Amino acid sequence: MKLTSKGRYAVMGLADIANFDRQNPVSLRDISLRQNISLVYLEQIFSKLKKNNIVKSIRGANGGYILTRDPDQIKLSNIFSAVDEKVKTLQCKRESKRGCNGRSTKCITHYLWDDLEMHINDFFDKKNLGDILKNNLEKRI
Amino acid sequence: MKLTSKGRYAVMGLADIANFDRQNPVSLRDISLRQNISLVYLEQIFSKLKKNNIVKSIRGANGGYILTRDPDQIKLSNIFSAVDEKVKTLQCKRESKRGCNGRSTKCITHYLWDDLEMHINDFFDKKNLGDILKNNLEKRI
DNA sequence: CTAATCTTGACTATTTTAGTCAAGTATATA
DNA sequence: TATATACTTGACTAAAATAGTCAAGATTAG
Repeated sequence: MKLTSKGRYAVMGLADIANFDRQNPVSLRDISLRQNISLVYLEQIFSKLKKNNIVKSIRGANGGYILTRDPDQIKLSNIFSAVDEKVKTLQCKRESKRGCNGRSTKCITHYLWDDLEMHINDFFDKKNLGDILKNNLEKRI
Repeated sequence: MKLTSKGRYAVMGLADIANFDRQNPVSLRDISLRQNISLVYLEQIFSKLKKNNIVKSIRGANGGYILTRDPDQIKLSNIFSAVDEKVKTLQCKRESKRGCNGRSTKCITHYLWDDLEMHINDFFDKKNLGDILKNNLEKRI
C-alpha cells in the first residue's frame, strides 16, 4: 500500500505555490527547481489540476499558476481526485452490489476493506493545504 | 494508493481458517476453492505467514495450516508486516534524519505524509482477525 | 508404500509508474 | 510586431512492481 508520486508531487507543487506567492503566478520551472521535481512531469500534473479547477494558469512571459481559492479551501481529497490518485482497497467490483468475484455473497473481508477505505478518505477529506503549511511551520520550530 | 493482492489474500486466507475450523488443519486447497484464490499463490503467502509465526503447518495427508493463536490476538498489522505489505507514503529516506531528496531540510509536505502513515498504521494496529469475523457476521444480518 | 500435502526457488506476463520527447499554441513586453 | 517565455497535448518508453505460473522435491498419515 503506497502513495504514488503523482499524488505526492501534486500536493508538493500546490504547497509550494501557497507557500511562495499567493497573488502572482508561480511558474512550474520555479517549483521544479525548489521542490526538485521534473518540470515535464509537473506539467502533466498541473494540467490535471487546472482541469479540475484547483489552479488557474496565466500564459505568456511571467506566467504561471495561481491557486483558485484559499489554501484552507483546498482539501487533499480534491487534489488527489484531480490527479486520479485513488484509495483502493477492494478488488471486488462494487457495481455488482451483492457479490464479490463472481460469487453470490460478499467476500469474508469485504466490510473490512470498506471500513479502511472510509478511514483513509476521511483523513484526506479533513486535511487541507492550509493545514499542511501550518503544520509544517509548527513542526520545524 | 492501493492495497496489493498479497495483503488482501493473506487476510482473506486467515479469515477463512478462523471461520472454518479453529482446531484442525485447513488445507490451502480448500481455502483456494472457497476464497477463489490461486492455490500456488496462496502457498507463497502462507509460507511467509508461517515464517512469521502467524500460522503453523501440519504436513502430510490431511495436513494444512492452523492459527498459532486466537483470532483476537492476530492484528492486521502483524499480517501485513508478515507478507511485506507496507504502508509507504514517503519517498524521502528516513535515515537521512534531517533532509529529503538530498536537500538539507525536510520537504514541505514531509510531516503530512508522516501523519498519514501513522493514521493508517494505527488502523491496522487496532483491528484484529476476530474483529473481522465479528463485523462480517453483524453486517450480513 | 503412496497419495496428499507442504516447500522452495526460478521464471514470466501484465500493468503501473514515472517519467521523456516533440511539436506545438498563447501572450507579455520591449 | 517580434520574440522569448510560458503553457498544452499526445505519443512514447524504461524500469519496477504485481500477480501470478511452473517444476521439482521433501514430508508424513494411513
